[in-house]
Amino acid sequence: MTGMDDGSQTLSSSPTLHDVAREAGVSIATASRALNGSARNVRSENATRVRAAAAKLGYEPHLSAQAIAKGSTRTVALVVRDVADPYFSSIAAGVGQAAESAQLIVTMAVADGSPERELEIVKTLRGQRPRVIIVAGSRVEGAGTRDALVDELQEYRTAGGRVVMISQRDLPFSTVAIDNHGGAERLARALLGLGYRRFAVFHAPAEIRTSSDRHAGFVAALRSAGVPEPLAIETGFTRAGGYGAARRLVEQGIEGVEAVFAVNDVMAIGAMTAFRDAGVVPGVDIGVAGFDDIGSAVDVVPALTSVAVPLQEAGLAAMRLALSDDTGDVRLPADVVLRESTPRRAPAGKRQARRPRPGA
Amino acid sequence: MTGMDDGSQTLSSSPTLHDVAREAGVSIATASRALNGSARNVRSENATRVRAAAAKLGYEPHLSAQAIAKGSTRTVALVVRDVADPYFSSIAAGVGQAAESAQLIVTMAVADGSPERELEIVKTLRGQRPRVIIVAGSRVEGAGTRDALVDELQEYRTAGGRVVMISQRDLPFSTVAIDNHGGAERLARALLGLGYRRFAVFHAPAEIRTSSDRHAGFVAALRSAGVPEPLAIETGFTRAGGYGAARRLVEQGIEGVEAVFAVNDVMAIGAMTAFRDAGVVPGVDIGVAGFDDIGSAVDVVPALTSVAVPLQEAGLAAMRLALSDDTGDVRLPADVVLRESTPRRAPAGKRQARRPRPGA
DNA sequence: TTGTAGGCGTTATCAT
DNA sequence: ATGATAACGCCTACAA
Repeated sequence: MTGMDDGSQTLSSSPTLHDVAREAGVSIATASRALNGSARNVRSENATRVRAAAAKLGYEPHLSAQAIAKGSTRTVALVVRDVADPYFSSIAAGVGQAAESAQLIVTMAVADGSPERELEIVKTLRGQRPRVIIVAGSRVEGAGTRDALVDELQEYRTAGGRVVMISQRDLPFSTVAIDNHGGAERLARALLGLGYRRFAVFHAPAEIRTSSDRHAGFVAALRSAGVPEPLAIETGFTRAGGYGAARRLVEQGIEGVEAVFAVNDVMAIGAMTAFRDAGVVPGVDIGVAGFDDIGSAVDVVPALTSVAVPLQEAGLAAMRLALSDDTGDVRLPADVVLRESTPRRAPAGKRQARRPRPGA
Repeated sequence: MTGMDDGSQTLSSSPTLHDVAREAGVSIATASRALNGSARNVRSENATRVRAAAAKLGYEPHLSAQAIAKGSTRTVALVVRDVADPYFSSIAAGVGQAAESAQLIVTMAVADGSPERELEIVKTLRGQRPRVIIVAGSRVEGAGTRDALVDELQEYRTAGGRVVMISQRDLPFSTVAIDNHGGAERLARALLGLGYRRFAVFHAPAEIRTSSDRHAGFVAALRSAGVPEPLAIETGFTRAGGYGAARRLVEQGIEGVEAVFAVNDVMAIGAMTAFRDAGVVPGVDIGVAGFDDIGSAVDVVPALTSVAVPLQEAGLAAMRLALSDDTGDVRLPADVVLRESTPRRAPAGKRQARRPRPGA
């Protein structure tokens, strides 16, 4: 199929439309029309010859050339904080799926937690002239780079691009908002309903809006219920962060706390392992709840109480928003899912009797 | 910063080098040199003015235009089967990291298990004229699309592109190979050493090389040890697949099997949950082992015995291979990690006494 | 040091 | 229906 080289091709370079046209014995314009033809205005005999020539030569149109000739690309740019995190990879999966059915190519950049890096990425991405830029999990709170980011994105938009933020409300762009505050409130109320009163919260640094929103929602619900302020422990927004926070909590004495709320599931899962390693049994000695309801929440023991966020749907919604021309926001629900990691607490009287474990 | 529009820009279009040059009062060539300068041959005063103009206008060079002018891009294309799978997202993280330090942009496509789709993706990708194409977790065994894929990739390579396969030996391209066969053999031997003799294997359809290699390695080691042929159960290469296989196994009677080997961790973890749901306690009633050693292997209870594969390193290695001009393959180790999901089996005499669980 | 002009691979306009 | 030819945005000899 690749054989029978007639020496017409430049060494080490892809065949061009020119080559195809020559091979088919037609003009370059006809070749273009036959391959990509906006209309049916090519004699079918010629069309066939052109297609045959293209196949023989292994021709693929140069997307960059098309982009500059047509003045637009078929690209969507996605920036995430960390691909390896299930939160973002689920979003990415959604975006990818929507992009596929819209015949769009997705280019993906990893911001890795640095706002400077994020800004630089958006600049580079702008050079791609994508149809859409989707920013997921930005950490722009307070940072001086925030305004620069907004500027950059705004210029991109005035140049005709669409920008959609995921889970980053209050920036002047279309956003797919996740009900972080409300979800955390409902979680708090659910835990109160199960009999928990004294909490610790494992949260990330305040610049991460997702974290601070969830934290705030949780605390708000607690306050309006009149229970004691929860103990707040700041740590990384990762599994390791959750593990470390749990360790610290155990070291500084865990007596006062009945349950911990980690602002996302990977943290909660790391925390559960840390507790277990320290001889504190999650779901028995301490309640644990997370947020996101990632897949592995049900595979962990005890199964993790969480707040379900339709992550993949968020990616799909972002693309839908970008492709449609209405500029409204989308708000995604966040529903509490109670599981074994937060069993109903026995009433105070009986609690003492059940607490001590054989080995302790 | 964006204000003070002097009306010079075309509506709904990014500023071009032309605009910058005009704004700075120099020729377009000088502007190009000042911004992207191959040499230091621009009067510093002019250089400053050009940069100022670029900043004022929010200019970003059109990457497609640069690509076509220079004849090369700064893009690496990555194709994976499923981003949401930790196996692939870890690889993607490695690729992304290496790409960042090489100042390369990564575009990512999801093949979603269909060989046809994979082929089509590679074609489209070729149109991007990326410097590198990395294919991870291809399923080309036996399929007729295999030759077409190879053809496509080969044409890309003769056009000057670099192609690297991850975990797909025996295709005529540079490969980052994971020692699937050897790792599975060592796992089998380790389990034999722990006293297990009767196994079930949960594996994916044979076209998935990763699965069949692991399966084959496991069986080979068993055979040369003279233990009974394991029960093979075919299922999906996903968590759901593992869950389903475990269910089926329980239904058809689990008595004969002492341990199951699932060809990857997500399957193993799904299987553990299914066993638990059916009242069969993993690590007590049945041993469970996986492959990959994904992060959550240690967060699950009992912690999962697995074979550690340096996934992120695989992504890095692939980029290294692509960027260097030596064409050799890289072989990554796969080391057994024994954990609580496969405890040492008590000798036959005592086994009976320990087996029955209180509740059973 | 700077500007002019030609070219990169396509598409699109305009004659033919 | 087809073929010149002028863009598209940028880079880079070559000339000044």
